[in-house]
Amino acid sequence: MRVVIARCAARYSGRLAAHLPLATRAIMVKADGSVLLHSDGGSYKPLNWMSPPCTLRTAVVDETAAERGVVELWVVQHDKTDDRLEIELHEVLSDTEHELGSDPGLIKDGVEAHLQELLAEQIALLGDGHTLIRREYMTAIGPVDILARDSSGASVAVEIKRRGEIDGVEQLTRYLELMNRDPLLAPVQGVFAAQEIKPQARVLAEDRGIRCVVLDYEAMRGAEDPTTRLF
Amino acid sequence: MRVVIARCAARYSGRLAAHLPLATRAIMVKADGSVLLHSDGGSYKPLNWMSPPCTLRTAVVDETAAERGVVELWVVQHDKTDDRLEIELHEVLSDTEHELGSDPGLIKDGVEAHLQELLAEQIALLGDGHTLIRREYMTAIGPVDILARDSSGASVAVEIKRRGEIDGVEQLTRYLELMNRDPLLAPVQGVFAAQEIKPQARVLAEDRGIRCVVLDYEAMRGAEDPTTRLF
DNA sequence: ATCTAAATGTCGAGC
DNA sequence: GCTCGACGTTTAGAT
Repeated sequence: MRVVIARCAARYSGRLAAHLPLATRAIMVKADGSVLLHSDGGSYKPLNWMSPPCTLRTAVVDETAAERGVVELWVVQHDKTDDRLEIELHEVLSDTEHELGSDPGLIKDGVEAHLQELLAEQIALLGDGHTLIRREYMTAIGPVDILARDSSGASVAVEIKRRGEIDGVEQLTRYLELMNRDPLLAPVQGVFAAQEIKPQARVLAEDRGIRCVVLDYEAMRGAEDPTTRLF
Repeated sequence: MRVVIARCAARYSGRLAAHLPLATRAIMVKADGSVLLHSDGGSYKPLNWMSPPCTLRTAVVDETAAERGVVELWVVQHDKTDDRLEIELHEVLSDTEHELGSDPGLIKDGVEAHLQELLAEQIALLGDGHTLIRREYMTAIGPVDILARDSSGASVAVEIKRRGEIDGVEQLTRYLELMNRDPLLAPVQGVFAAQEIKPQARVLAEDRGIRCVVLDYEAMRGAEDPTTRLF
């Protein structure tokens, strides 16, 4: 990995056309050729970048550019698309290179799809007398997270989200519309289950006769069958 | 901005629990306290990070950690949530700091909402005899991108996207449902216009009687009224 | 502050 | 390879 600190300007063209005025920034050139231009604040997203696969070459600085103070011109061209990033270096303050080697990558310890597993185990959270039919019940337009039966024997389709927003309600609505055409299943009651349900999503859901259930992840994990726990 | 190259391991807990095994990485500490852990490949997204506002402090390395080879322990705690990133430094290969100053930020030259402007000018792309009523036609649930009239005088509501996906069809469906309740507008025909329309979105749209129109941005830009062009 | 839609989204799974 | 949904989404815009 090469890290360059430089006063620079940049221009990007591809899916969008954009430019960066002259300022001092950190330029990261990764082993796979990808380039990141970072400012000294904001988020983890660079101001501008080029994703791999791409190729960095240093181009000739023409006279008019040299007059503007450009000492080096980098052209980063994507190998498969016409995305292109041009960086004009006006002053290189630091230029270092390090051998990093490969990275094992991030390991996610707590996946939130775990919610589905927990709710399947604790299906009575939907109401007394509920029984699980199956998880990932397949329909023509995709799997329904949980299909259950209520105490009266009626079908219940559950969509689970960490954060319940409108698109989740739309997704469940499509499933319900389809499932309610199936005489073996209909009538199917919809349940929108999430750790947190946004007000507008709740209004939309309830307007469509979909029941909202807020899940308490910590409580569900506490109640989990201890024999299945990893530690 | 501080850039540290180090053999390190990390642990994140917050909205998710995750960890990074020991490897050599680039650690970027920005002026606002945010921290980025980058590997030597991949995309612009760090392996792990902490967004501002947050505070970095170096904690005491306890005995068992020291035995594992930890020479420094960084704890980055988010100021408003309980998100926390812990970085164990096992070997610091480089540690540099640079004054970058503030950044003017990225300037986007070609905004794709430009498509709306172009289609408003070239409304006949929807079909012969179409006329523009107005752009950003306001409804109770939000603005419809374009409201037009077809050759027979019937209302046409157009939703414009760069890439047409299912959520765009849902959005237009909500508008149409509302507008068709207005006797002054009804019946309103829906048009889903995008540079690219995903197959599933097309199926859903056409199933709902919404017409799909693929926009050729380059051709539209070429046909643009030259007097309004900037260069 | 809250909510919604867009993003040069990125990423990973399933097909 | 493409498509689709999730994301510690992030981010910008509007209410």
